[in-house]
Amino acid sequence: MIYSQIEDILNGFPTKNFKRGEVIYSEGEAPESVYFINFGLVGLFYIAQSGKETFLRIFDDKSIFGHRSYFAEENYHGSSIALKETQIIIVPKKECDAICEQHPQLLKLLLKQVSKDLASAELRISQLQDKSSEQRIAESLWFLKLRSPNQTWTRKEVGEYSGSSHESVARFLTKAENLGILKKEGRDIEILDEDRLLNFENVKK
Amino acid sequence: MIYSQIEDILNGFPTKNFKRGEVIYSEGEAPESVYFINFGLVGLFYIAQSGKETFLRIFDDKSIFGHRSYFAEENYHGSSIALKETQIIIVPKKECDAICEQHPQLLKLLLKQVSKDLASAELRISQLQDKSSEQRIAESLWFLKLRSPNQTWTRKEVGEYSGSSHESVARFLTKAENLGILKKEGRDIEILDEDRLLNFENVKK
DNA sequence: CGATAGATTGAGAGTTTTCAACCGATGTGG
DNA sequence: CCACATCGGTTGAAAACTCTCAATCTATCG
Repeated sequence: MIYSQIEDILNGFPTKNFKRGEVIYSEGEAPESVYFINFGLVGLFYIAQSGKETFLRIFDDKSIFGHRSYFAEENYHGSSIALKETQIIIVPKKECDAICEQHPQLLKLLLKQVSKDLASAELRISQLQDKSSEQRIAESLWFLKLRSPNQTWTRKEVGEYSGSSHESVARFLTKAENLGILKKEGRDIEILDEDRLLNFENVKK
Repeated sequence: MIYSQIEDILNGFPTKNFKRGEVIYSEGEAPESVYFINFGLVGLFYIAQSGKETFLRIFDDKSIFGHRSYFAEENYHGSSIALKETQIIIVPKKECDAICEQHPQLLKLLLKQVSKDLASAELRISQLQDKSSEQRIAESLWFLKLRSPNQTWTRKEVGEYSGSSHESVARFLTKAENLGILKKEGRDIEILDEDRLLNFENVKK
């Protein structure tokens, strides 16, 4: 089974639109549905007790989200928020059960997706201890730009993805621009030298 | 489907024993099998470029492991190492495919497991930024002791699980013992006051 | 009993955050 | 259309946290 088939299955389901900043579901809620993105961009965030936010995952066009909580049978562990104009198909639990029943291959596809996400998350745990803040910021910039090249990511979002403060991101951008690695364009950035960006630690000097 | 049924399915498969410290599989290898623990304890570790190790996951009696890479169709992203005398059933890929085919409920069980692990990993990402090293050590001690009460966890292992140095763990243990929160018993520890351990930040003074 | 791995403790170093002030752009309501 | 509020960005300086390094000690095992 491939992802485009999911679109066919869900064809005709009602859609809902969200503007940037609108919350699709909130941490702690019980999952009542699974979501499919027709177009747009959604971020999954966790807000810790101290108020510190972590940017956990990105979902873009033709992605499923909300399925982790659904299959784990847990409440949402984070909140999903539209990062730009986004159209979503909301698939209620009951329909979702039925679709999974009819398409056993779908379970395998989702298991593959979640398994990959687990590896990514665990590698991030390691990098938080292993890599410098600047290296993590460099890699996060590259990753976020790759995932959504036309998105103007804020310093705050990059910080929450990389595990650093938005001030550290600003400082890094200034430094990297002076080195000719990237170019600030208003609030957006353009990466000029991907190799030097990703090998920033060796370039620093 | 419940976990004990898996044992029945695998009944009769050949077993293999590992001593503490023995490697079951190594990072980077292609998954050729999935593993089931008859008895024992296994840790999944990732060693970063710098040599820093991260303790990612624990598997104990009657657990499946190695399945993440198998379903993600990726090479192992970490190495699994026996933490004490452990007996494992090695289920080759082919058999595993067949079993999944015959027991579609197994896929759902594994999807549930991996989904829960993903939430745990993502919460750990958040805590690395949100909580102090001492709080993380306290929670890791509690978690590891809960998962395997009779295991004598080394400071190094606790450090690699909590994301701190083994020296920080040793300092924490001394401090917590002086406060009567736990008791060092040779290399092992006994938790005396779980509540104060888990609310260490408020107790500190 | 000696060798080795694990544990402890102190001191110093370095990284990154926090706090604060300020700037600039954007957007809204009067 | 302007004034003002707000959000995002930048930069500096100080503070805090945790690690690293090093020396020493202790337990465990062959």
